Amino acid sequence: MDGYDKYAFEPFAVTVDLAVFTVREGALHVLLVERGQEPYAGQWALPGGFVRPDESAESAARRELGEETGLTDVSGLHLEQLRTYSEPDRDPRMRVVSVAFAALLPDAPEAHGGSDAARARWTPYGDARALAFDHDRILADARDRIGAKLEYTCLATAFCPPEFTLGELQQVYETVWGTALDRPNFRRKVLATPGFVEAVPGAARLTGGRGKPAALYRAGTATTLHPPLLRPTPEGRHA
Amino acid sequence: MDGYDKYAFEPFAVTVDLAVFTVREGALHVLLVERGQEPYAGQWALPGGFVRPDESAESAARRELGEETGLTDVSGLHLEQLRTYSEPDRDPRMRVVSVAFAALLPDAPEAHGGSDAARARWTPYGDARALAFDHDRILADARDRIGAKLEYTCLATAFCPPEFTLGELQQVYETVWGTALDRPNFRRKVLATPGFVEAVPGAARLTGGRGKPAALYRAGTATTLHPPLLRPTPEGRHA
DNA sequence: TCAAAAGTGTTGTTTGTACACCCATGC
DNA sequence: GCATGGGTGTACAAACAACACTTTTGA
Repeated sequence: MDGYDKYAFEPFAVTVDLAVFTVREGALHVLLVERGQEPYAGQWALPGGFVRPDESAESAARRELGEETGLTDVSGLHLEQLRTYSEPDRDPRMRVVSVAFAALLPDAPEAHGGSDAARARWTPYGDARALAFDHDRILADARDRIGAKLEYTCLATAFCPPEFTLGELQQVYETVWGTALDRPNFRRKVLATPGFVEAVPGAARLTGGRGKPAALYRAGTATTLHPPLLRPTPEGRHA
Repeated sequence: MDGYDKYAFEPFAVTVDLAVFTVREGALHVLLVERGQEPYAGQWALPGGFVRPDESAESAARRELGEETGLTDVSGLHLEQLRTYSEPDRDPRMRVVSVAFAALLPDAPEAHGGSDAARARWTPYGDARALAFDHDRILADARDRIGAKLEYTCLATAFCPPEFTLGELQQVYETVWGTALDRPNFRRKVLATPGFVEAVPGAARLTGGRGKPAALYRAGTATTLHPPLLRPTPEGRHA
C-alpha cells in the first residue's frame, strides 16, 4: 500500500470464517452453526466472527475455533489461511471483508453452541448446502485446498489423534479424496518418506476388536512430501 | 461471520499489495516503488493501494497493476491472491489489513511511476531488501508460492509472451528455481502433458541470431500439471 | 569451420501399480 | 475355523535422468 490519503480511506469490517473439518465414521464432516439473526436467520453458516482491534486474523480464527468447538486447547490444531473474500456485496448490511481459514481436527468432539452461535453441528460435507452469505463457495474452496494439499504435504496427520495407525491415516486420504488406495503401496510410500510419520516403539492398537493389532505412529517433523503422494487420476484431469 | 453487533464492529483500512514478477535477462525481477510519504519515506515498497468501496480486492489489485506498470491491457495477465496480512502493528499509522497478490508478466515493459508512486523500478529479486512495512516477508512468500506452483500448474506460461519457444519456457523454470534443467527431458515432459503448450504451425523464431531456429508454442488450455514437474531435490528437502 | 542453440535417440535406474500371500486377533 | 484388518513380497510397467548424437543457423 502507498499514499496516506485520509479521503481514500474507507472503513471496512473484517471478519474470519472457518471451514472446520474432521473425519468421522469414514466421512468428511464440517462444523456449521445456525444463524440467530438476520440476514440469513435460521440458515446454516460457517463459524466465524469479527477480528478485534488488537488481534490478527490468525488470532481471531484460533479464538473462534476454540469458542465454537469448545476445545480448551486449540494451540496444536492445524489452522491455515485459505484466501480472502471481498466482493462488495457479499454481506447485505455493509462492506465486510472476510479472511477464510481451514481447520483440521483429529476427531469430532461434540460441538456445543458457543458464544454467539445459536447452534453448532457437525454435518457431512455433502449435506452442507445453501449456507448463508458466500459460505457455499468458501466451503468448496476449502475442501479443494485440503484435498490438494494432502498430495504434497504431511497435512493428513492433522486429522489424526496424537498416535494413530497407518490404516487410520489411509482412511483420511480415502475419505477426503473419495477414492480407495492400495494398502501395501500406501504403507510403503508413507514409510519411505522420512519425517512423515515415526513409529511409536512397541505400541499397538486393536482396530475395533477385529484383525491384527496395528503399529502406532506419531506425526513426524516433515511438512512437505517429496515426492508427492498423488491421488489416482480420476480419468478426466489434465494429463 | 455471525452476530451483527455494532459495537463489535471496528473500522479497518483494507489495501492490496502486489508482488509483480518478470523474468528479464535470465534473472527474476520484481516491481518496486519508492515511497513518497512517511512512514518509510524514501524506502522501496511493493506497489499497492487502498481497496475502494465499490470494488473487490481482486479488482483493486488489477487496477493497481495497470496503474503501476503502465500497461493498458492487464486483463490477460496472471494475478493470484497470495494471502492476507493482518498483524495489528504492521502499519504504524492505523489498522491496515492487506490482501497480497502475486502477478506474473511476460516481459518487462519499462515501469513508469504511476499515480501515487514516486518512482517505479524493476529490481532483481535478490536486491529487493529492506522494503517498507512487512513487504520483505510478503515478497519472500510470493516467491516461494510461485516457485512451488511451477511444479504442479501451467503457471510458467504466464511469464512468456503469447508465442514462445520451449527454451524460453525452460528459462522461466531455471530462473525461478535457480537450477539447471536437462533440456531434452524438459522438452519431452512439457510436450507429453496435454494442454500445457500447443504448437504454432510452421512458425519459428531465431534465438538471438545464433543457433537453430526454435519452434513456437502457445499456452494451452490446461491449468494443472499431472503428473507434476518436480524441481530437482536440492539434497536437503524432505524425501 | 566453428560455436551455439534446437531437437532426437538410447539406456539404465527408479518409481508406481497391481496383485498374491502370510500374520495376528476376535468370534 | 473363518472373517477381518495388518503387514510383506514380487513382478511388470511407466516414468525419470543422464548423456551421446544430429540439425540448423550466424559469424
